[in-house]
Amino acid sequence: MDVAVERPPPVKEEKKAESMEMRSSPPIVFESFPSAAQRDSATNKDDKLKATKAEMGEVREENERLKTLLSHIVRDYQSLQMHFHDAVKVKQQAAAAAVDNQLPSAAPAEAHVPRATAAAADDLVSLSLGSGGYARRKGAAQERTSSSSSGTETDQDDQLSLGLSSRRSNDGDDRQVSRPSAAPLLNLSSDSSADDAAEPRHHLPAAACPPTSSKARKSPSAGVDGADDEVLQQQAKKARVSVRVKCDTPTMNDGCQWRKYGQKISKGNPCPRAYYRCTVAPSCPVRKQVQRCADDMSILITTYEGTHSHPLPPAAAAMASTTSAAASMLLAGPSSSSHGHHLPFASAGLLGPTTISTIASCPTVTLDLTNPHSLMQQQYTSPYAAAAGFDSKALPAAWSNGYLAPYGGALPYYGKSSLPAMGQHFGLGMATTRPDHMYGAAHSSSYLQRTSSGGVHGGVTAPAPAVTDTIAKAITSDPSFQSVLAAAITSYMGRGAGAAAQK
DNA sequence: CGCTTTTGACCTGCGC
DNA sequence: GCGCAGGTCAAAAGCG
Repeated sequence: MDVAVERPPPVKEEKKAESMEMRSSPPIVFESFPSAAQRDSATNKDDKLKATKAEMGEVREENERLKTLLSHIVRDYQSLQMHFHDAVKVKQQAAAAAVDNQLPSAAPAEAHVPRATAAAADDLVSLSLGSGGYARRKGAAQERTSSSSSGTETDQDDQLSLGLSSRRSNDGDDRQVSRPSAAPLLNLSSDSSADDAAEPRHHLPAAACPPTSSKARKSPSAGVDGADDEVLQQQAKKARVSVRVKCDTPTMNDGCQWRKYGQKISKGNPCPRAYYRCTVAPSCPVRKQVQRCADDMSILITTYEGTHSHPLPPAAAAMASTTSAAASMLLAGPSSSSHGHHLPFASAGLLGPTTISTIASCPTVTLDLTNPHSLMQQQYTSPYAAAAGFDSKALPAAWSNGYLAPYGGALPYYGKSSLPAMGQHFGLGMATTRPDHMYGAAHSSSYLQRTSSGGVHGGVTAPAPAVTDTIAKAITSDPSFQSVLAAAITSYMGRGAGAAAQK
């Protein structure tokens, strides 16, 4: 956002350094030349005073600037909220009109979500942005009416809530569903990040920490919970999130540490499929499959399975939220989707190339990032998108190392100190456009940020018109934003897909 | 020396 | 029950 962009930290640091220099120099002078120092002591004090006053003035000015900016942001946010609400309504109506024509019957695998899920718009997962407390989900209660599952479902809801708020809540309560306006709404991967290690997650989906290895499956379940665990594990094992990106490298850097444990030639694809296991923690059940697309070798398909059972590196937190969501949808799905489930964003065209696959009763959410500009072209043309090229190595940059590196914590961190900034980003960036831009923005940021990922490239430097410029600035200036947004999108997809897969 | 990758064998699930 | 395909294991090789 502008705050981050316009403020020139380096300059300020220089100023600070200068003042420090001023303050620190006298003693040196004093020791070397006592008499001269005595003479200058008075003037030094005056200088210090002046410097301090000047500094205060600057701070005051900056404060005013920030205030103005904040008011703009608030206005923008409110505008965005209204736009978003309207847009969702419109899309819902449009989707409802298409219900009868596009029943999800025998929907082919990899069917595009907008098609498959457009039918149902009643189950809306709203994206709560900022402090407005915008109603998060419209159909949550309805979904649960048919639910016979455990409380995990509500917890899943919690996890999937996305809020970008500038407000803070001291409420340590985990239940965020009931208070969508609470600040730390962005809890996409609370199940998979820092608090994972803290306590065993019985409330979480199978996916929480399910040993998905065959060994674990084979081992006789001990205790009463054995059967349940087994079921959960099986479910978790089926939970998959697939990401399609154009990538020249053998695998995309998602922030996690992986070890290859197998490779197979799968039918219908000359390219071998590689199997990786998360090695961040020895017992981590998360695995991923990497395979090149048969049709387009430049496309890398990475399928994630399971949820990390350990604290994650910040860079991997976003990805964890995705796998977590995929896992959670398995539990949420059977009980909530007998009548079909939907991806509101997808059906509303917000997610564009989101796809759902139900191959072999294995719900797979596919995030297609190979053609991310479609929506952007519809909404607006971003020179950044063009500059970025949306090309290879453009793995969801949110997952690459470095973006989140500056942030010391795992994902829950986003719900705290970094949220205000994100809320501002959102408010400013989104308010100037239509909500539909979310997808495009997310993508543009993803592909933009790759340019600075891994320290290989520099930042985005291309000039841009006001709106896109602002958005790009906002996104590129806050690395956490885009990773969070990517995670949010995929999480929502996972949520919807889980239900849709049951159709 | 420890970790990762490779690769053939084995296991499992599913369809016929 | 059989065959196929996907997934996993584990020993050997490679690498830093």
